Amino acid sequence: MNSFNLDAIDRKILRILQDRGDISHAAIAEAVGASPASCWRRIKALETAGVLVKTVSLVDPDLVGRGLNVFCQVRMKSHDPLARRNFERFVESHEEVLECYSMSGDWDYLLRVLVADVADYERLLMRGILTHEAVANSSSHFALKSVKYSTAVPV
Amino acid sequence: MNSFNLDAIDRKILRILQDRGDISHAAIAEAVGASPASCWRRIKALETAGVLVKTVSLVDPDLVGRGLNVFCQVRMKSHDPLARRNFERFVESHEEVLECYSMSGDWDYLLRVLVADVADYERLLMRGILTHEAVANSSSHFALKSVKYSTAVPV
DNA sequence: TGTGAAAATCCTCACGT
DNA sequence: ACGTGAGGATTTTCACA
Repeated sequence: MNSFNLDAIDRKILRILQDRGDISHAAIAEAVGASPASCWRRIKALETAGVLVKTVSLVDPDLVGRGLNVFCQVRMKSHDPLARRNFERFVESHEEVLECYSMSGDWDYLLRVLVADVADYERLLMRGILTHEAVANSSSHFALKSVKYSTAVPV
Repeated sequence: MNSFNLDAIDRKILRILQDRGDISHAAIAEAVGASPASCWRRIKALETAGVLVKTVSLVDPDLVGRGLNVFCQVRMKSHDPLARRNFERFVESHEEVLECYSMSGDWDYLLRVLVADVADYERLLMRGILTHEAVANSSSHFALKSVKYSTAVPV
């Protein structure tokens, strides 16, 4: 059990912060019914514990011409740890790959890739993923629409 | 073409803001080589245009006991728009479902669900997704590890 | 943990270029 | 459209109760 011990107020704070990262401690204090100083101390503790990782601004992909979500299932040639690390570094270095999970089941990895259009994706697939030495094959699935996208972990 | 027209400085600003949403305009100004006022005007324009959606704090799922990512492919009974909307409302109202995409191919929807453990997921699946009137069947895939998770849209 | 206050920072805008 | 400058509000931060 290496999870931070949250009480009710911590949870409230996290819920608020996950919805709006830019908000004054005073406003949080009022919302959770505590003093600003108390909130400040709690937030600082949550930060140093690593519960609060960072605060980021969210950009609308469509409005910057990155409207296409593609999910790519990848199967590796071997399960050799070196090859895996190699592939994971590849993933890490490509900003189009927003998410990557090591999976159970038929496929080794699942990637969420965000690109401008199909041609854009084709480029990444042919010149990146499929040509990677550790990759055996892959299967791509295109999102027609993003129904929901949330960054808020339930607490 | 309904995408915002970004110049080089806008892109720099977005890159910075997507990495750190809490940062002063002055610091941004210095980083991009412009005046704070100019940055402020640009950011405001990006906000009103909807490019900058919101700023949020990110929480480490593991540290709050929500360490299990599950991907759930869902097939609908019919493609009746009403049933779809109904299901999408269901998705929207469940905070464990962080992402949901309408998909091309064999499955109608792909969901990313964040839960505490398998038992937790079983509950959602049996008492939520599978029992939903619009859902025909589903297939679940478990993430063994989160290799990469980024919220930054490439700009 | 809460109150209070001090100091620093930051946002915001008017003006001139 | 950009930069300078400055007012004023807001916020962080901490000492003390």
